[in-house]
Amino acid sequence: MYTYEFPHPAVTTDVVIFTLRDQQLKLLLIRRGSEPYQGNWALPGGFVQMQEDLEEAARRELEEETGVTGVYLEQLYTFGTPGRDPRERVITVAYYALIPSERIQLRAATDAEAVGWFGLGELPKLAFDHRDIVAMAHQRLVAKLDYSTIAFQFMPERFTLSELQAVYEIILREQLDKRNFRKWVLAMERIEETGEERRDGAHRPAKLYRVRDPGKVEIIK
Amino acid sequence: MYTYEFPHPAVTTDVVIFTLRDQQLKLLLIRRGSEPYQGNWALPGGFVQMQEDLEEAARRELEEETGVTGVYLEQLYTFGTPGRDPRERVITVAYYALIPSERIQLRAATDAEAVGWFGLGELPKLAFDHRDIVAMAHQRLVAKLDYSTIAFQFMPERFTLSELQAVYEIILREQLDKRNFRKWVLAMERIEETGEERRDGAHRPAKLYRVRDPGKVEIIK
DNA sequence: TTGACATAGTGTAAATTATACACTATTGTT
DNA sequence: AACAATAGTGTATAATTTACACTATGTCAA
Repeated sequence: MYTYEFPHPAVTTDVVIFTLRDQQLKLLLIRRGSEPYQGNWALPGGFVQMQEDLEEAARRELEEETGVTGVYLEQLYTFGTPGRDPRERVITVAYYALIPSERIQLRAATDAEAVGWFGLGELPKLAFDHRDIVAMAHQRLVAKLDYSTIAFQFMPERFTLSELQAVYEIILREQLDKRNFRKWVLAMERIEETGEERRDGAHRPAKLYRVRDPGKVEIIK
Repeated sequence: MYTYEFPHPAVTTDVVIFTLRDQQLKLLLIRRGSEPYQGNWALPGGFVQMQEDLEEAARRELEEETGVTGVYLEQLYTFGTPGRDPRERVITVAYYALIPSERIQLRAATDAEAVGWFGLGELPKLAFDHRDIVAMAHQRLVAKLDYSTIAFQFMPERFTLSELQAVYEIILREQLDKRNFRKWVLAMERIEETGEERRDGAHRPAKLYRVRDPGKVEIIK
């Protein structure tokens, strides 16, 4: 038991985990095995340990649920309205993570809870205020596409320009002009040719590119 | 005494309070009256009460220290590295506030602690990791100047375009072209003429403007 | 009353950036 | 050899941003 002179809230981190799969932006949810909201889907997350940093806690939760490490993770917002958890006052520092499509499903979920990827348009009822957290994360992601290199975090080590364009198109939900997109993305000088090409089908092979400074997300212009 | 099955961190809100004074961007600090960091300057802030929302806590602290209410307040970031407070694990949800120059010093500080306004270039040693918090708030403010109407939050009810330009120049630390600035700021259609003018000195009087939707900060373009 | 001074207010041309738009290149398959 | 499929490329126009200097209108003092 731990005692304090003044009441203390519980602090958790929740992580909105985005990936691109089946030409859709998807996020990872887990089904809750216990009350409250038992049986509901929720964002992976949990209590911050006393000796760990907030981002560290988010990364730990992320790894426990997906086995994925070393991905892009950014603090989103802190949610702390009283009553958002019926048990006790819980303040949640929300993060969002971007996972390259290749790297999902490296490990089955540890906790034997059900885990699933859901398209943003087909989300189930979510526990707590997780719908709000998801909405904010999605909004942030879309906004950052415009003025940062965040989209590169979805890309595998080597990729074609068409694949990169598809990432933007899926997230922005709009078609982009191929020539203008290429001009724009190359002008920022954050990706470079590998010298290799990929041939896959009865058509001209595509040049492969790599991100100059993977891991780093920069503000552009 | 309050007891929990698992250890809980303490949660505080700290507020970076910006204003413009003497042609400088200044922020409000209080001198700590007790350990740790006794005698050091620090951001105003304090523990979140169990029944209040996070922003509510920040507003309460803000009012207790400055008497100012109803100003623009935005969540900045949550700082929670273990050891940032030597007493116990403290997680701080940092906010920043913008106060129109007119409205400062409405009330003396309640707590008999010393209170002072400091220019960003002349900050004293700060307690805890408050220097980092200030740096991030400043960076955010400068960035938001470009793509939001946040600067209007510094303006009094009626102001001249020259005064508005001065606000941008002070925060950005660069001179702006008068004609281009006016074109730009009027084109966003968020301020309007009041029809009045202000005469102050041996020169042509200036038209007075007001913000169309005060309180609201919008993303522009 | 008039001239000096101080700040307010205004427009245009050039450069840069963003947009619209369609055909050629290269490969595998039949 | 023709076809199908995706990769790759340039130019003209529009929109936006930047650079830049003079006129307007008031107060004050001689």
